Amino acid sequence: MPRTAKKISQKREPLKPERIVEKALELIEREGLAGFSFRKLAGSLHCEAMSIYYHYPSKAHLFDALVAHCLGNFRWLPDDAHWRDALRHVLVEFRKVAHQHPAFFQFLALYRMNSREGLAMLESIVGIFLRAGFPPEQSAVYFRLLSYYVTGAALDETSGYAKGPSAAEPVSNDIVARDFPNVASVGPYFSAKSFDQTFFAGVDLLLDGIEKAHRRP
Amino acid sequence: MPRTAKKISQKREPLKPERIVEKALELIEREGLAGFSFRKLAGSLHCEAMSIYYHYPSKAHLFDALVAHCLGNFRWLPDDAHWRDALRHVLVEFRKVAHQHPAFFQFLALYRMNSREGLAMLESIVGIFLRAGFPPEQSAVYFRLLSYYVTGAALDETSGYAKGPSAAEPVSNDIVARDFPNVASVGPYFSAKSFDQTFFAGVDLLLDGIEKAHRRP
DNA sequence: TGATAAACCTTACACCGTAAGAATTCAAGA
DNA sequence: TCTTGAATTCTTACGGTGTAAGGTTTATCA
Repeated sequence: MPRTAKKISQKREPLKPERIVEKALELIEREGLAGFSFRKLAGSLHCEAMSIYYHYPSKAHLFDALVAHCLGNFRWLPDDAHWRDALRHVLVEFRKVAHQHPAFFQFLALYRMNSREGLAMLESIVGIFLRAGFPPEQSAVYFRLLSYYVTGAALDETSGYAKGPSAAEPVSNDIVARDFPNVASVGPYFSAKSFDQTFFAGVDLLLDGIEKAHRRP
Repeated sequence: MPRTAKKISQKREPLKPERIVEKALELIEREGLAGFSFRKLAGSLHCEAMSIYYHYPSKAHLFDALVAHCLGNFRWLPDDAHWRDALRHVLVEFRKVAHQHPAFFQFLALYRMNSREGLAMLESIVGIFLRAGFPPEQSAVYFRLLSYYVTGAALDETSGYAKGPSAAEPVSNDIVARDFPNVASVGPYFSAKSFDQTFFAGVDLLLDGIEKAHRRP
């Protein structure tokens, strides 16, 4: 009895890197970042876990590719756009990535942007400041400060009160209403319906301040 | 031959919850959030992993306690302080937690504040807005927008370009200097020496804007 | 056709959180 | 002091993880 042909060689579809990345992002969004594993990914690719290692030699390498994929679809305003428009546009695009991949964004937010794709993005954004005439130090300060804001915002909108790691024994709404009246009174404005209003209120506060500083340095 | 007395009953020190929490935070800061495990924690407590489960029935429960411990040391300005001072103070305190527990802050930043301790903190901060006369909707908006900023800032300062999950094959400084001139030119201002300047620049931009809106609503 | 390279799989290992239940230690009453 | 029950700690085991090492299949080209 030959020990081969356990399956009748049903012409497996090839395991292309791009397909792995797409399925990985799907899996992460379906099962959460912690629910991801090479074995489950292999399952959804109809292959074995170790086969993935031929294309990505470690989980870190695969996740680099996921980051690159997410950042790759970025759309940029032309270089001659007004710096304020360009910055606002970048903030919106970055936030959009978070909402397209809310679960994966928990990784992206902690990720050091020291891969080629990450650095390419930093390079473009810093360029907006430099072209606008901000000196390097101001460019650095304002770049970072906007990054802080958009990262925190995207993180909270995607993982915060709604979907992050929860308390083991969450406090019920009834108890919130009774013991935390302030929270209860603002609670309605914490829902997704208020996300846009809140997000852009902060963006405009920051850009207003930066613009004022830019006019009289 | 009795099978007991494998160790001569060397009077083990009791396993108090507070000691577990302290050692857990120590371990996380030493080994990183991903490097934490019940077995290692048990090692540093000189007990077995399962003994911890008597005091904390799951990893989630233990981590709730870590969150409570970190938020518990918060110092608040008195209720009659000016709202702007009170808010600024809270932002500084929260950021301080991040710098005291940089590795654990990666968890805290994603944590849904729906435990008692988390809600107690929200309650106090929202109270600052309400007492200052902000209507609930504005309180919610400005509270969230400041939260975004301070979370993003603390996260970047503790886990960002310096210490977060790195690319599998980071781009070297030489290549940054050659291929990413904008990043290279602002790079010096990305170091920890600039953290304070950047952080407070953003804080003041936001508080200035909020104060202006508060004066003419 | 046969050789070589590319792609994929099998097995195994050390680690993880934790369920189940046994063993130990401790506190209080007899 | 001895006993007993409760409080606390430990042992063992299970199914999961990433991945090292090496074998097997498939594709490519002379």
